[in-house]
Parts: sequence; C-alpha cells; structure tokens
Amino acid sequence: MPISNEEIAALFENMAALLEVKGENVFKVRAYQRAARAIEQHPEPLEVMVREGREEELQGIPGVGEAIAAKIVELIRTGRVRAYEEVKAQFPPGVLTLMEVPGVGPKTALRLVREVGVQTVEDLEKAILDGRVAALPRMGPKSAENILRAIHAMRRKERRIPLGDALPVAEAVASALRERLPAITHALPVGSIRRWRDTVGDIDIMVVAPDGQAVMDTLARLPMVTQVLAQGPKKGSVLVAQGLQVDVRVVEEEAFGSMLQYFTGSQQHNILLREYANRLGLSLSEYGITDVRTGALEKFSSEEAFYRRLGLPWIPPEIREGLQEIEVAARGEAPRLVTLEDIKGDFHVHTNWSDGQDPPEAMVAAAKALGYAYVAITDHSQGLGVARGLTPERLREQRRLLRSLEERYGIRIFQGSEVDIRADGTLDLPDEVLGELDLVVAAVHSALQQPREKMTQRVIKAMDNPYVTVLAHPTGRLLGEREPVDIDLEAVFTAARERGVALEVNASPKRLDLKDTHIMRAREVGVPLVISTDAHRREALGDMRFGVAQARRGWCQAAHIVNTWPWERVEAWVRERRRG
DNA sequence: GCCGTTTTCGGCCCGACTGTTTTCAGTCG
Repeated sequence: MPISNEEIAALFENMAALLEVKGENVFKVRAYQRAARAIEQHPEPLEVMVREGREEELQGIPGVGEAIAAKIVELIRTGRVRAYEEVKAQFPPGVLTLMEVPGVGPKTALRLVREVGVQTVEDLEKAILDGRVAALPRMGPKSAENILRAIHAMRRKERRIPLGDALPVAEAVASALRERLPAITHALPVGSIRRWRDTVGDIDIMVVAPDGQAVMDTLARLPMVTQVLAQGPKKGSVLVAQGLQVDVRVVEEEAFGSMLQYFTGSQQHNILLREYANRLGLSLSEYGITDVRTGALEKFSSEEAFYRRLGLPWIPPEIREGLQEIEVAARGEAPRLVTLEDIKGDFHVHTNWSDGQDPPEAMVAAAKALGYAYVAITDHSQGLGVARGLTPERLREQRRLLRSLEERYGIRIFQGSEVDIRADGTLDLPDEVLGELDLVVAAVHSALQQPREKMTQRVIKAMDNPYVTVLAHPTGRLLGEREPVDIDLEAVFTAARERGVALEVNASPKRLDLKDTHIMRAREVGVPLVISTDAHRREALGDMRFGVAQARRGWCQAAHIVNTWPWERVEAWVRERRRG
C-alpha cells in the first residue's frame, strides 16, 4: 500500500509537535512544520520519486534538507522513522491528542498530562468540570473555561468547510459590519478565502476604519454572532452559525496595502516574504515596511506598491502558498495565470432533459450572456436512471433542438453526453452513438468503493475509447460529504497524456475536482485540462470563477486549458483524437 | 533542521490577545 504525501506530512507535523513538547530549539520545530506543509502540497507522490530512485530530488522540495530527506526515504522503504519512534516513546500519547484542542499548546498539554493525569479530550473535560485544571499554578478559572469552550467548539465543527459555504457567510458578516458602522470604508474577506482555497478553516475579514474599538463593539453585537472568543482594539474573533470562527482585523486607511498583504497570507508565504525582505535590510509587518538601518516605517496604500518596494511584481493570492512563488517572481519568471476572461466556453452543462433544472434554451442563453463562444450540453447517459439519463433516441431528438438554438442564439453548441463509466470500465452508450456527438465527457458515478487497482484500470479503460474527450470529476469527491475514490492519479495522468484525453477541473464549489495540487501535477505531466461548471441550473454557469481560481492555484496559464481555445481548434482537437 | 545577491556558520517573521502575572508566558495566525 503506497504512502501518500498527506500521510508523510502528518508524521512530520507530529514530529514537530513532539519536539515542541520536548522543548527543542523552536527553529528546528519550525523546520519540521515547514517541511510538512511543503510535502503536503507537493504535486508528485514522494513514494513514486523514491520508488523510481530519484531520492536526490527530495531536497528540491523547499524546506527539505538532508536529514528530512533521509527520514522520508526511511519511511517509504521501511514504513517507519526511528527518530520519530524514539521521540514519541518519550511522551504519553495523550499529549498530541490534547494539543488538538485550540488554545492548548505544548506547554499546557504536557502539564495537563503530567500534573493532572489526563490523556484524552474527555478526561480533560471532566478535569475542568471538577476544578482540577483551574487549580494548577499559573492556570485559573478563566483559562479552564476557555479550554472547555474550545472543546465544545471543536465537537461542533471538526472539519474545514467548503469555500462555497464560507464565502456567503464572509460576505454577510462584511456587509453587516458596513451597514451598521458607516465609518467603515472597506470590509472584505481575506485569508484563505481570498486565496480561493477549496476549503477554509476560518473566515478572515479585513476592515478599514478610523476607530478599531467601534468596529469590535459592532462585531460583537452582530445578530449572527453566537460567541465572542477574543476582543482587543485591533483584532477580534467570534463564532457564527455552525461554530464557524470569524477573525477580524482593523487598520487605518494608510496601511491598507500592507494589511491586505499580511492578512491574505498564507502564513508560510508571509514568513518567506519577511525572510526575503530581511535580506534586503527591510522588516515587514501589517503596518508597513521598516528600514532596519534607519528605523523608518513606510506605509502602502496598495498591495502592488508593497510588493514593488521589495522589487517584486504583485503575486496573485492564489499562488501565495509558500512554495516557490517568491523566487520565481524575483527572477521575473512569474507565469501569467489563466483568467476568467480567457475562458471561451463551458464543456459540461446539464439541462432538464436529464437532471438539470433549466431547459436547454435557458442554459444556452446564459452561456451566451457570459460572452462565451461555445457551450457543450452534456446531459447524463441512459444508465444513470436517477438522473433521467438520455437514451440514443432522446439524444437525437435533443440534437435537433440544439441545432435550432445554435442559429437563434449565435453561439456554437456542442452536443455532448456525460456518459457513465460502468463498473467494468465500459461506457454506457455504444460507440456509434458516441460518434454522433460533438464531444464526450466520461465519468464514474457508481461502484465508488472499488479498490485502487480496479478503479484505476476502469478509468483508463474508459479513456481507451477514442470518443472520450474529457474525464470528468476524476476523484469523485464531494467536499464535506464524500471522500475521493481510491485511484492512482499518477497512472491516470500518464494515460490521459498518452491518449490525448483532457482531465476536468470541475468548478462546482461542491466538488473542485481535480483539486489544486492535482491540477499542478497534471499540468507538469502535460495533461490537457478543461475547466467546467457541471451546471445543473443557469446560475451555476457562474461557478466558472471557482474553477479558474483552482487552476490558478495549480499555476495554470491559458495555454494549459482547452476551453480557452476558439471552437474551431476545439473541434479539430476532438477530430484528431478520434482518428487516433 | 534548513539555508545563502553578506554566509557552509549563524542566523531563523512579526504582532495581537488572554490570563494571571507585577513584567510576561503561552498561543495563535
């Protein structure tokens, strides 16, 4: 069973936590944390790199040096890391568990285990309720109460929430603040929302106003706020519905640029940017840039000016993840990322002929209104009974309608099908029917529990069919609802490139599938990509922005995305594949 | 433990908030 980058990252994350408990050098701890994050985001499975004898490339990952590279190899070859086992043996397992509670760090966790004897979150809750925690020296009733609240909040909300769910909440809080306090000139979502991460852990909102205290008082009294976690003059944290945490920072207008940069993050990007600035003799903070030699603070009204002062072009928020973006920008090699304006059409759209809500007319009109040159209507195939999939006869009937709409709306309409990939890898429509379509989007909808090898072969078999144009939502995940299928994506990427099949970046905020790191890897491998909304109603065509953002997070340029091409080129590409 | 437009040694981002503290440690982002 191969070990995933996420599992390797988790080990180093635990290693860092244990070293922190042990009281190790904080920079060593940070080194492990940084490596863990970089490994988690690394596009290619490290297991593949080691298996293919490319161990020396491990040190190309930012933050991975000789020692950590050796531990990665050890883990992949032997299934364990001796140094980790040794440090783990020095502490009761409860320490790491307790540190999962927000507000409980290494110091507190160790004291709770050693001096109160708790090992689990349940133990901890009991110990707080019977007063044993508050009785500790340098603890008190308020500290204990805060930990208890954190435990309850943790139980309400364990996971990160999908971007599509967080965004409306963030906008509601921001606009509520603006309405109630006219002195606010800006209130905007920042943090991982502004970076368009597929899921977010909390909501960050930056507010520009002359009086921070007034903003915090207003925040605390908002109707959607259920609890105030922290409240100072410049910064506050509250809980809103579903236990979602909202962090607000207030700044004066003149520091707009530096605060926007700071609060957008990511934290790792900021750390690296601050190190970069230090080498220039500059010190960065949310308030501006200080010349270390003179002590003078320079303020910035825009992010562009802030980055420019560091000799850098503006870096798009989507790629501020602390990978190589600063070095690349400094060399003047930053890619021009794909934009929404580059998108010329949508390749995956449903109508009420299958499980969509709106008729083909409405979907076509909506695509036209977005300025698209083309749209593919891809209703489900017959086998998907729950989605009222189309039989070959219904498909032919629909084609006549689409031809008439094409003239009426002046937009190229591709008739396609989202054809089901059956459990054995065969397709749900015969080749002669597929051949009558302009393009074919193939997807897995059933037997999602198949083992890795079987699922991988099933999907590759489907891609063997020359009529298959796009593999849709390749991992099948539904954010917050369904885990991705177990599939060897490296094998799928290679097969897709060899066959000239495009992989979908499904833009629906419920899916975002492929996800950012997969997109990055697919792009590296040379797989053509398509950004599609999978819209089931006309408004959902607007989800394209989520998909474009994910592609940008994967460092995609327009050239990597098939639906930035004019329709003539798309048609030629489909024909070429069919000829083999 | 990592890393280099000062460096293979000696640094390592920076500030806000809380609670329990008479001056700061712990935690977080």
